[in-house]
Amino acid sequence: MARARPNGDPEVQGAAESEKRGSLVDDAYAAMRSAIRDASFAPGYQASEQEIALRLGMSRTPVHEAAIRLQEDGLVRVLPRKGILILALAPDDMREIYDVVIAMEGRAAELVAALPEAARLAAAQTLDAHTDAMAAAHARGDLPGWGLADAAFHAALIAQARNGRMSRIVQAINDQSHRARMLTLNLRRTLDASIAEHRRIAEAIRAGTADAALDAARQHRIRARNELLPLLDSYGLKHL
Amino acid sequence: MARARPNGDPEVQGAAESEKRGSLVDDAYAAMRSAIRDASFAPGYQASEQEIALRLGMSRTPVHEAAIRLQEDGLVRVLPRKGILILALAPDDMREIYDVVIAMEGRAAELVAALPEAARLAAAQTLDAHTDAMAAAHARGDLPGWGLADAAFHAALIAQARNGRMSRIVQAINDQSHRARMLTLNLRRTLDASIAEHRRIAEAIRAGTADAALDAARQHRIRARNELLPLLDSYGLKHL
DNA sequence: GCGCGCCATCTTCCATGCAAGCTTGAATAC
DNA sequence: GTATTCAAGCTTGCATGGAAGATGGCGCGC
Repeated sequence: MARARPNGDPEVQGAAESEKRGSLVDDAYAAMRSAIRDASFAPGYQASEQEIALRLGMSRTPVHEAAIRLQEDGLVRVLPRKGILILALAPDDMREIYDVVIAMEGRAAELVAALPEAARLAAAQTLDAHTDAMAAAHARGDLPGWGLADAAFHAALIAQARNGRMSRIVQAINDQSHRARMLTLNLRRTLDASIAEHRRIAEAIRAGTADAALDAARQHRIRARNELLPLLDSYGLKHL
Repeated sequence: MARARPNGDPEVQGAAESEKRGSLVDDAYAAMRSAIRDASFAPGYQASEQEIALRLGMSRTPVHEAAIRLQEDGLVRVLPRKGILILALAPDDMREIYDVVIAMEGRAAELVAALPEAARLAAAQTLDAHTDAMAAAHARGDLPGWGLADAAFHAALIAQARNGRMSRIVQAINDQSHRARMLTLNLRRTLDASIAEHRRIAEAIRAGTADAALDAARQHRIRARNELLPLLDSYGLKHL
């Protein structure tokens, strides 16, 4: 295998061939991250750096450094002298995650609603477009499409707040809960309520009423949390 | 230098000898982190990994891995083939940081106020104790002591919310803004207002009125932000 | 059969070597 | 004197080897 060229060796299959132009560490990070996101690396799985390195056609060093970053992101845990453990999410983790999201999106909505009128209107329009996409997906029974549009709405809300730190935090949190969201998408019953709440958030932003936007965004996530957490418990889902 | 023993070689001085029991990477991380916090590594300073490794009596590898973690924390930037750059904070960064803190502490206060009565009362008592310490420090003109007690109050507020992710996020944010806080401590004029607002937060928690606690915590940080940001601008502090 | 201890093996941790890229400064052409 | 080129020295990226620690199985004592 010696001397793996950056772009060579297409025979290495497995998890997520990423053809980024960056360093090998970035490649390893992206590959492992997406492998975890789509559950190619199942939670609870304990991988060895050697094995992953082999699979990605590089040496142990970049894999090790990528693992450090993933650990900082809360996706894995590197156990000294034991290997890389893919973290599972317990219901209590979902509670933590929701609280962070409630706080961040609430503030984000408030900030966006306090923008100058032109920016506000543009933001509201973008948000409404995503909500339209959700409604359309719902109408044709396209659950994955609904989930995608929903994610786009929330991503846009955060992005409009123009706060890099908030974006990074929410992104990390979303990475952690991605698998759980995919799983629970099928359990959700109140798609209509979500759409209505999205409209309310966009409307408050359009009107420039910051406190209404804050409240609407908060209540939206709080309701989702109150709907989801009991479901997880009742299904006895101990790890996601 | 060869074969640096973990605990040997006291002649390496400089930044923060940490006698943690962990790995060399942890040592390097802790040492660099505290060196950045107390400005032994000034912002804008560009260090080479080799040099830091020499100073800490270890090889480049653990320093490099610690640098990755610090970069993930937003404290440094590792420039490919150029070295480690200690990040400076612009006023805009302080705006971002305040928004995150406003969001997180608001939610934390709300959560603590929603705790069962016994836990609520204990939390309020802890918070009040810290506020007492602030008042005492203020009375004897002890500005650093005031800052310490203030930090303890806010740390306790977050800790009582029992959300590990929130704690980590706030901790990272505090690391970033630590230097700026030390600097601006002398500029602050409204110490009394802070103390009164702290009382109000604790009181809302004691009473179990979650929305009042949320609002009190938010307004406290919002006021501090509105007081500080113009100061930074007027002093022309471009980087902290 | 059952429990205990030891060893083989597998794992990461860290040091180091080599190569590649960026920067700087000197030397040369004009 | 000025501009341009190129080389030398610096830096990190990545691979690899040796060492130490953890784990599981195997054999031995009972």
